[in-house]
Amino acid sequence: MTAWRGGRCYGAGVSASQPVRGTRVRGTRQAEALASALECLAGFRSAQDIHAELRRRGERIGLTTVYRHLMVLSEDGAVDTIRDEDGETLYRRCETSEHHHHVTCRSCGRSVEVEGRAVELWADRVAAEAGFVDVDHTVEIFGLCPACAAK
Amino acid sequence: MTAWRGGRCYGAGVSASQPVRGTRVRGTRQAEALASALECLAGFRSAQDIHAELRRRGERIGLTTVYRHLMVLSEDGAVDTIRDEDGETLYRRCETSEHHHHVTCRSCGRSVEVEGRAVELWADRVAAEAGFVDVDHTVEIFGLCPACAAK
DNA sequence: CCGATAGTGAAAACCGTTTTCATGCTTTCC
DNA sequence: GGAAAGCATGAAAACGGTTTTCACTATCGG
Ligand SMILES: [Mn+2]
Ligand SMILES: [Mn+2]
Ligand SMILES: [Zn+2]
Ligand SMILES: [Zn+2]
Repeated sequence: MTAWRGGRCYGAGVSASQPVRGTRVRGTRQAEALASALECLAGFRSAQDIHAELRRRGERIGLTTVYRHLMVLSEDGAVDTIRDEDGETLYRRCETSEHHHHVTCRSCGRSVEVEGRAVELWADRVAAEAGFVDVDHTVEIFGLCPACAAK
Repeated sequence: MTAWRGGRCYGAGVSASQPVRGTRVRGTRQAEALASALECLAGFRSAQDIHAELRRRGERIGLTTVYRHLMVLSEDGAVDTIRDEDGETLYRRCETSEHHHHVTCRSCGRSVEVEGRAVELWADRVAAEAGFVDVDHTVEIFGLCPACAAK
């Protein structure tokens, strides 16, 4: 698969997936470098981790730009985000467009995407019983992956 | 029910639920005021909200103290904590000692405690299938409560 | 090339939370 | 009662991840 390219405008008021009429999208060195890094990294990583990784590779890119692209990619569903126990946001390339959750390693960040009709049904039922509407849920599973558990 | 009293030492190395031999627990005006506020507040609130509420009631208490007590209370299982979408920690008096989750109103913070054998089993199964050990999970459901939905 | 303008990034602001530390309060011991 | 011991308090400062600012740069249609 070719590296991700293109993107969207950063300007205010732009929220549709299509660029606003009269605007253009520019491919930049930085966007491509980030996409390529996300392609390689196995698990969930913080923005600062990813930035450090890019620098390690010799890329010239600012932390602000990493944050900006990650924000857009996650809005577009191209990367998943979770919050670790310290409240730090972690990012990882998303592998499916279906609704899903993760089993993530606390130690190395490695993550497996899982789908589960059972939880979805449970969440909807429980919320309905409480009389709540416009319902939404977060489900994250953390543990030690086989590799980290072996240590 | 009488207001919560007692507590635990703040010193390092104290983690048991029983006070360390030779130390005593002090009931302070501030601890009591916080307990009483938690008793009244219906839903999940931020530490700053709770502090503001206490000040509104005329209590003289510092924000640091509110944070300190909430931290201890949550470690002891007397209050539940969740993270809102901005990553801010919200607190609420816990009503049960059983493992449980919440259906929480995005708008007013009102929350219902729910237990669900189904999710617990699902989480354990999914993690085991991925070969993860020492597993743990977070499950939170958000929506609009009946009152807020009516508006 | 040029001009319009989206993208970049160093530095500063933001903001919830934690740490510091001097000053209270209780409790304990005499 | 008095004094010493040490937990509790809270204003102020530090912390750290993230966002904002804004002057500058790079891209690309024409
Ligand atoms: Mn789900
Ligand atoms: Mn559970
Ligand atoms: Zn691992
Ligand atoms: Zn509500």
